[in-house]
Parts: sequence; structure tokens; C-alpha cells
Amino acid sequence: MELKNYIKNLIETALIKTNVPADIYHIVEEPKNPEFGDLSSNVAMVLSKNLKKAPKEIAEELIKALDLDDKIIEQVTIAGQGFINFKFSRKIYPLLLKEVIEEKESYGKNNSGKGKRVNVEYVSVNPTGLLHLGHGRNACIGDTIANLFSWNGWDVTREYYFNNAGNQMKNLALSIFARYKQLLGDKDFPFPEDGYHGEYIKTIANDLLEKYNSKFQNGSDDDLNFIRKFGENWCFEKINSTLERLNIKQDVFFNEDSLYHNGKIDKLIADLKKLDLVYEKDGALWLSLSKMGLKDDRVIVKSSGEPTYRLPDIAYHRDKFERGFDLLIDIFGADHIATIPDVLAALKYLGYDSSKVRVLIHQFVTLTENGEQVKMSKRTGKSYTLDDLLDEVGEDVVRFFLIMRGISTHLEFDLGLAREQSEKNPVFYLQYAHARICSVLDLAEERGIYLDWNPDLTILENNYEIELIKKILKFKETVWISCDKCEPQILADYLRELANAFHVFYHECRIIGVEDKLQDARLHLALAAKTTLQNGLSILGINAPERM
RNA sequence: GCGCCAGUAGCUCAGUUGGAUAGAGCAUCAGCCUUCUAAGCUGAGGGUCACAGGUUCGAAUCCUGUCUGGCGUACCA
Repeated sequence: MELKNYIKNLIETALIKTNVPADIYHIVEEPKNPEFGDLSSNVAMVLSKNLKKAPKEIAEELIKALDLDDKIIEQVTIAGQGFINFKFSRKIYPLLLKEVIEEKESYGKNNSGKGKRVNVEYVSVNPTGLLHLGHGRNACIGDTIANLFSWNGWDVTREYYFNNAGNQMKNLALSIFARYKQLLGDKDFPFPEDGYHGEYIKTIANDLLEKYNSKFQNGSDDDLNFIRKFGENWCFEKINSTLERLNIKQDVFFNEDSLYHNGKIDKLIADLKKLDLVYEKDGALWLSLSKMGLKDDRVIVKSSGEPTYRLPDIAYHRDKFERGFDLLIDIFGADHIATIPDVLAALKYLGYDSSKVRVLIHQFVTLTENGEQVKMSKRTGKSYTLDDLLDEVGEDVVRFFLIMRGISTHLEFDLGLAREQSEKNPVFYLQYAHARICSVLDLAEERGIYLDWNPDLTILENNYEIELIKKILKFKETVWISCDKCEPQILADYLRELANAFHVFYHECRIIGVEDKLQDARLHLALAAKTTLQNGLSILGINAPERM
């Protein structure tokens, strides 16, 4: 039972009874100050304007109309400017806790997305280099959001979109070729102006040399094509191994090139022409964004005959629509922001419901240590890659740090803090709570204490116990909100609060060695806390260690 | 110039579509281990919510303007 929904329904039923339209927007929330009660409603204040009555007066009438079950609600009071505060009977919490224990590893799941399909597109890095911190943020956000949708009952497709055809890939081939020639002794062989300068290009060239010797030194078209493919495979292998370390596995790898081969690009152009949304000018094909309410028209096919990225982007999203998803989520870095309004506008004019596309823009990541920005890895002397970071602090810390801030804010990754294997590190705080519980449960088992299949949890009634129970019960709602808002950070924050509630309970309440019935009830409470922590951590893709 | 994001404690950040006394972690200071993991717990100090107006019962939150930082603003992706 969801307590918030219960109260909300109670109020709405009362509103109908008193002939007030029940569709008014009102909030049921936990008051900051626990003295005010367990849940609080602002409905009287919201209504006061429409009804032209004092909030307190409305609240009084409403309370009379509430159908109260005194087994559930102990007290209803009016306070402040007109808040209606509800206090639950302490007896209901243990009953709800029982449900948590019974649901085990599925506690927290709900069916709000049942029958609906969502496509989450993330990472989507072209195979021209290694993953960096920004990609890591993208990957961790995307994977966590995909997990959240899954927990909310959605059928989730995790997708990676890439382009292995365009200019960038030519550039990759030319960059590798130049390094290759240099390795072959032609020290002054010119490096392409817009080439990829990373050290990894030299590594690829070196691998190429070791494997094929001087076979490609002429640099013919065939040679360059081979080198391009070699480079692509090399990069993908690295990208995949990094993602694997983060335990990220995607379902669909969508190749942009397929849109050209299966005619979807041509069809898109034809359809846009039919709708009179494109025109030719200076030998190029322009998209009439001004007709769609945007400011400037943009080129979608260059005078050279090559498309710009906008064209396949539109075709790709159209393809996703055609695959029948109810929701399309794109996870982009802040540098990709410019194209979004264009793509959405075009989709809308092509007859698709562009409100089904949800674009999440995350801001950049900066790596700092002792307040100073870190650009190069101390260990390798090269620019800092996601792999370097994983080597240094491990996957749990990386995953947690990259989602622990709101998506839209800049993220400062404090390397010093991340390296700290102590109480300063927020990841360990969560994991420690889990390990602590495991250790208590182990000790119980060692001493031959077995959990009663039908525990009397009503014995749990002190504040520390109740606070922990309330926190555990909040998990389900948190999984929903975090998904609805597409903010993994909400879940991360919640888990810290949950861990804190457990640590306080543990500190104040002896579990093993107290009177049998109480011991059993507290062991069950610890078990419920463990389950909740474990489930929460699994959504974040973080391990829940049994020992630390 | 224009667009998007941000500006909250010394630092890094929360603040649940406007609610009661603005919160947390780190840092600082002071306490708590002969009993289940001290990677823990308790307490203290620390604020002009960038600035100025406006909207109303009520604003960190909404509107307008200004300032500061980041990212964009291609016939690159």
C-alpha cells in the first residue's frame, strides 16, 4: 500500500463528497518537521482562492468529510496557514514492512510502464577514439535510466547509434596512415590538419605495423579502406571493453550507414519534398526550418552530394518511431544541443508525435584534484580516459560519482575524494551499510538464530526503528520519481538517507542478544534494509558487497 | 548578438511541477569503541538562496531585467 496515494484518494473522495471538483492540483508530502505528522496536505490552501474562504475553514469541513479508518490513521490536525496533517498509527508500519520482506529482490518494482516500450539511446560514440569522462557520464546516466524504466515495468531497449562512414572515419584512416608512415621511417610524413592527435592513434598504427608490416605503405584507396576498418575495429574493441568494465550492455547497435542502404534516407528526402519542406539553393538541399517555426534554414545535403548529420539524425528518429516505441529517450552531452530542435521540428511536420521524444542533456565533467583541474593522467602521461579512471578508482566509484549530481549541472569529479577508501567516500558509505547488515545476519546464523517465518513486527516501535521503516517504505516511490524525472541522482540521494537511517538504528538498537521476539523483529528489519539497499544499488549498477 | 544550462554554507551539491524554522556530504571544532564491522554515531559553528524589481495568503522555486561562468550558434558529428 502506498501511503501517499492512500491519503490522496482519501482527500479526493472527501472533496467529491463536499461538492468540490476533485481534479484540483494538490500535494501530499512529508513535512520537514516530523512534529507536524507523517504526511501533510496543502489542499485547503490551494482551494482557498477558488472558494473564497479561509484555508482553515475549508480544512475543517474537509476533515469532517474524511472517511477515516482509525486502524490506519491515528490523528488528523490542522496547522499553520491551513495544512492538514496526518499521523499514522504506528501499527501499520510493521505490516507494510512485511510486504517488503516478502517481495525480496523485486521490492521497489512497479507496473506503471506495463505494456509500454521505451528506447534509451546512450553512449553512441563513433569508433574514432577512446571513451573519456564525458562519455562515461553519458553511459552511466543512460544505463541507470534504462534500469529505472525497467524497474517501473517498461519494456526497455538499450541502443547505441554510430556512424562508421562519414568524414570522421576518413580522417581516422588518414591519421593512422600518417602515424604508420612515420613509424616506417618517413619521419616528416605530414599529419592531416584535422587529424586525431591522440596517442592511441600511434598505438593503432603500431598494431597495424606489427600485424601487416609495410603492406599498406602506398596508401591506395584500398589500403586506406582497410586501415579505416582496422581502426574502427580497434576503437570498438576498446570502447566495448570499457563499457564491459562498467557492466553496461546494450541491445541494439544501430549503424547510421544502414539508413542509406535500406533507402530510408531517400524516402525521407522524398517525403520532405512532398511536404514542401526542402528547397535547393547554391547546389545544396536546404531544410525549411523557418516554415516550421524555427529561425534559420539548414543544409541537409551539401553541394558535394554528401548529407549533413541532420538528415540521418531525422531518419534515425523516424526509424525509431516506426519501430513502435511509446517513448524515445536520447542522452546527449551539452555539445549536441544545437541539432535537437531541428530534428524534433522535422519529425513533427512528418506527422510524428515529437512529445514522445525526451532529450536529456547532461553538462560536462571536469576532473579535479586538490581543487585543481586534472587533464593528463599522471600514470600514463596522456589525456585522461575513462579506462584510466576505472583503473584508478574502480567501477563502483565511477558509476556512483557520475550519477550523483543532477544531469543538468556541471559535474566536478573529485579524484582525491574518489580515491579515498574511507568514510569520506559516499559510495563506501552505502556499501558499508550493506556489508554491516550482512555481517549481522551472518553472526545470527552462526549462533543458530533463525528468522521466524511469521514474525511479530509490531514490537518495533521506537523512533529509530520507525524512522528506518519509513525510509525503507519510501523506496518504491523514489524508484518511480527518479524514473519519471529521469534523474538517477534522486535515487542516489535516497540511498544515502537509507544507509544513514540504518547506521543510526544500528548504533542505537542492539540486534543480536536482546529478548527473542525483539531480536527476531530487528533481524527482519535489518533484512528489509539490506534488500532495499541491494535493490537500489543494483539499479545504479553498483555492487553490494557482503564484506568490506 | 542569439539559444540552452548553471549561480544556494569555506568547497562540492540537494531542495520532490510555489508551502511551515533553506538541507546533506566534505572541511573545521568538540564528544562516543571490554558487547552485532568506528568505512559508524552524536553535537557545534558556518547563509543577503548572484543582484534588482514584479506576481500572492506564501517565492530559492514563477515572470521581467541586469551581472557572472559553461556549452552551442557550420555545406563538422
